[in-house]
Amino acid sequence: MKDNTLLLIDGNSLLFKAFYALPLLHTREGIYTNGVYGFLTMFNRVSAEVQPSHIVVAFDMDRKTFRNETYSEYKANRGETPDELIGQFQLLREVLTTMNVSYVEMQGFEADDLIGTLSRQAEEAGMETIILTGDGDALQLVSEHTKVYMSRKGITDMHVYDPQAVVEKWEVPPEQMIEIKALMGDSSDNIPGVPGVGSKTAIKLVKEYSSLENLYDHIDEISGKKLKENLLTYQDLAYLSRDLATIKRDVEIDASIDDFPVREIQRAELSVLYKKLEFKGLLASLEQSQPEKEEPHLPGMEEINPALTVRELTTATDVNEFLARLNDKQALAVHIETSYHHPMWAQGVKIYLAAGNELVWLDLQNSGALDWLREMLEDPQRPKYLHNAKSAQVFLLRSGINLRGIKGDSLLLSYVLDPSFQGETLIEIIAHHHMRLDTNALSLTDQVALIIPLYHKMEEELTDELRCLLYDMEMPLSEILAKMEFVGIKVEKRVLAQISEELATGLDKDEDRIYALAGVKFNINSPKQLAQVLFEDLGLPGGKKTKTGYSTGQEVLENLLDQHEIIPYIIDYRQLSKLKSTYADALQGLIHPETGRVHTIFKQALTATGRLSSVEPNLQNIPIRMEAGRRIRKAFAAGSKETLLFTADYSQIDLRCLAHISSDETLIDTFQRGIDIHTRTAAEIFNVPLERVDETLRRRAKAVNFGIIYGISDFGLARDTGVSRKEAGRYIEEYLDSYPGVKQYMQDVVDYGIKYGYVETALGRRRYLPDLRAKNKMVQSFARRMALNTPIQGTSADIIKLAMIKVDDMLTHHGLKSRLLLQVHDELLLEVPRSELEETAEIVRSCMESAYTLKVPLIVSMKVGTNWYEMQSWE
DNA sequence: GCAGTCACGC
DNA sequence: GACGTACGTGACTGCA
Repeated sequence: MKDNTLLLIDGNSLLFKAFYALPLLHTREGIYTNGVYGFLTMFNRVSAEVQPSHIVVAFDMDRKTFRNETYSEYKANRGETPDELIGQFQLLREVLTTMNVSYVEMQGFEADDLIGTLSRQAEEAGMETIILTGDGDALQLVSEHTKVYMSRKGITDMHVYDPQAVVEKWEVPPEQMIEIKALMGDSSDNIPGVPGVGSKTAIKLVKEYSSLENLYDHIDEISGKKLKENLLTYQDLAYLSRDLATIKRDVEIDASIDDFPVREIQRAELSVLYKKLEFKGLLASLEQSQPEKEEPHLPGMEEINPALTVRELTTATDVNEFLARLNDKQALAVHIETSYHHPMWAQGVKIYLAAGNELVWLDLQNSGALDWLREMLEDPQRPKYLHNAKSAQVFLLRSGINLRGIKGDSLLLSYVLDPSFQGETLIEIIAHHHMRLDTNALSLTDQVALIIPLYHKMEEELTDELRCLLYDMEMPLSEILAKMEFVGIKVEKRVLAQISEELATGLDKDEDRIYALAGVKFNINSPKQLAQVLFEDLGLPGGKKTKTGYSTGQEVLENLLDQHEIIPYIIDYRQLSKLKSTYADALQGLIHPETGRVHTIFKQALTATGRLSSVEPNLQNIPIRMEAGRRIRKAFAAGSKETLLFTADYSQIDLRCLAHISSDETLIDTFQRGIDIHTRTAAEIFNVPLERVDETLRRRAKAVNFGIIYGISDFGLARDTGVSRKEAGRYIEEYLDSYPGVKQYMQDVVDYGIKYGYVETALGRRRYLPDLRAKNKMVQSFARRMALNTPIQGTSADIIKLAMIKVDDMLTHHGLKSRLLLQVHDELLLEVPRSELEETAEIVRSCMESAYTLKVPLIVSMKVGTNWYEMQSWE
């Protein structure tokens, strides 16, 4: 702690800020907490950073605003200050009392005036002062010894303003902030200002004239007629505004800084309060912050399961003896510890088995260990519970062991309960389901012993629908994905190396031209350096964007195409560079030496919508649109001369799902009659006959359809189509008028989401969207788009998952060697012996088209080829 | 290590 | 008047 630093907090503005920045949260008991939570987060962060010796929080909840209303009256008159916020003032006082932080409720003058007066006292006493606030008023107090911490957006982006920072941001010294405030008529606070004067104009005027007095002395110099008129008409208001906005620094107060030393927090009481308010994170950091004190006791494993024994099995006899003692149907938790997260590349470390009070493990360095367990692992009658069974399954397949009898997977269970939960490790899931354990003290063996109890605990939360989703979809799929990962796909290193060389040649040429045209050598891969060259050295007009400086993204570059001949080379360089590093080069390193194939991991418990994702490598984003990139696909080949690659993709599956979910008659009619959906949409929204729809109209309509599916806004649509935002908004309106079923769906799904807190797919997969109830408009509208999009994307994800299960099942039952290799959202890729081509194609088509019955037909188109580049249509 | 930027897929 | 806008993965830079 520093011995002379004063932390002054504007309680009102900070609570307001937090309240509006965070989604409206309440505890199970119905206590609203988001404002208090945000306040404390900011408070803790700043006080940890500045380590003050004195703290004061100032409130003025019942002060009169300039409109001569108290907040309560203001609320009653305008309804703008919600009850949920008002209640949190009292709550915050309670928290501060428990924290032993002094707060002062102002009577007769404003909280700002206390802050002003105390900061003056502090300056005179030679103390450093830190003001923490949610609005900009206090910036006028910034000086050599006084800094302001202000949250700019949300509660995480805290900025420090010292005199220099104020000048950088506002272009005037701190003491002139007040003149800007006096002039600004359009700001949302309680200070009136001059109507028609926005922040830019105000700053410009103050930069030029410094003060109101000087401005009005030179009022004739103002060129804008309307501006001058307003300034003159509202001259009195400007001066009044300045008085109102000026923080008084000499009010009479009964207290002095010495009355507010930092005192010891009442930890026990605060901890109780945090628990009641469900502040888990704050509670954790409170408990962490006092290591020397006795830790609040969380039970470890020894108390949960005191009878648990842990031992190593070192011989086949040990193993047999252990297994023999189990009941016939006794479930086992199984966990394989590996040296690396990728099951195809990892070495085994240990395998753990837990049953009842016994936990045993075997050292996998011992090459015989897995053989001793083979029979048990492959026994479908022996129920097994795992966390991420797929990973264990792939690992075991490398030893020729086919893991069977998987009864439960805690990772998948957790995912169907709540796909938004971002946690893949067992320990994260245990902690998330707060089993009231000291998760820091859980060893890996403890975790394995917890798999079955955890599983049963989570299982209680399943609804019937989610249970089906887990046991009839995700778990069977997991086994199929395991096979797909294990099989991998053949990638020809030679082809990639060849492409890489060609790309390198192209890059060299581009590089030479770029350096020559720029006149300097620089790192073209560095957006920062590139921006320097383009917008400063070459003086090209810089489109703005990005936090760190000029944007050099593709869109910006394309707009500069006719401005300088260097641009096309940079665009080309970017493209080639991406292809070379991400695909041609990186992919080579992922070819497995033992198989000559790449083995992706399909993440089955990651996306919010139910889609899969693919990593190491990501095989769901191999280039296809641009020819240069598409050539990468030449390296993906069938595994042998006797086999071919075969793809089958759903046509417009997302829009078909939309037709189904919304029951929109026009949409259903379009698909039932097999009309091109984008053309039909164009005809509908542009009001032309089908045969008059040209390419441009169709392309725009396609973007609209795309936008509907992805739930983008008019802004996003405008960006994608190149029309104005207003125009894009009109397209959306026209669309909704043309497809009233869709419009109805949109209302219904959002209402449903608000009512129940989640939305769901046709198969009952849920996504929780608490932000639908957020007060913050932007947060809320984001959640609305999720609500619209998730049932559509999620249903199509569900359908292709069902199709994969059917396809795999049918291939097995027909004794075919054809096998699934990849899934790319709406496409399946298989490796097929030439001799099985016709049979497989028929199976794949029928399985996919009948995977799930919608109100519209599902259509699949198929292709075949020797590699993923040269694919011919099949039938 | 981490955030920011950019670019690839559906 | 600005905000900052589907779902993902990954390479790279530049800063700590």
